[in-house]
Amino acid sequence: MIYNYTSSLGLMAYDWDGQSCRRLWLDSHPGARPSADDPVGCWLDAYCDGRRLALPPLAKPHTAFQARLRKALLAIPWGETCTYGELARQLGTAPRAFGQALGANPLPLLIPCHRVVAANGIGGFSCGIEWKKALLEFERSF
DNA sequence: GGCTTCCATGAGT
DNA sequence: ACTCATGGAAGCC
Repeated sequence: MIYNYTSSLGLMAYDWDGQSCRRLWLDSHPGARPSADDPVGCWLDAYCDGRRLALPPLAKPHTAFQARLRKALLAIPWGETCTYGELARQLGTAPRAFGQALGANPLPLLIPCHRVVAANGIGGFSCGIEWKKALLEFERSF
């Protein structure tokens, strides 16, 4: 089931099936129902408050690589950033492949793909570069 | 030094 | 087969 979530940071939507969060979008989802009192909504409440809360259950990654990718991203602390190259080396992969895998992340924000920047510059963001800038600035303000 | 190609590289589609 | 949310090196002012 897909829910819309309105936050101080902007409109979001997520797919919560009652067991785990399968996807999260950084924009509103047409026709979705308003956010319920589920673990994802609670986590988003906390995040927008600057509070770190344990993650809600997330859908399993499809591949082993995505599992390692997720683990590496979750290791980046609030407000900190890493570069594509650093993490790619850490996972034994190529920077470009790493970047593309990030773009395919179905759970932005929950899995903090916005904390990865290019060696020179900010890099890209599939949900819109404005989101990435806003999120980084938001996290740094705490 | 700063700017512009150029290409190795690997995961996803 | 082709597409990338890169990085680093090489060439040129």
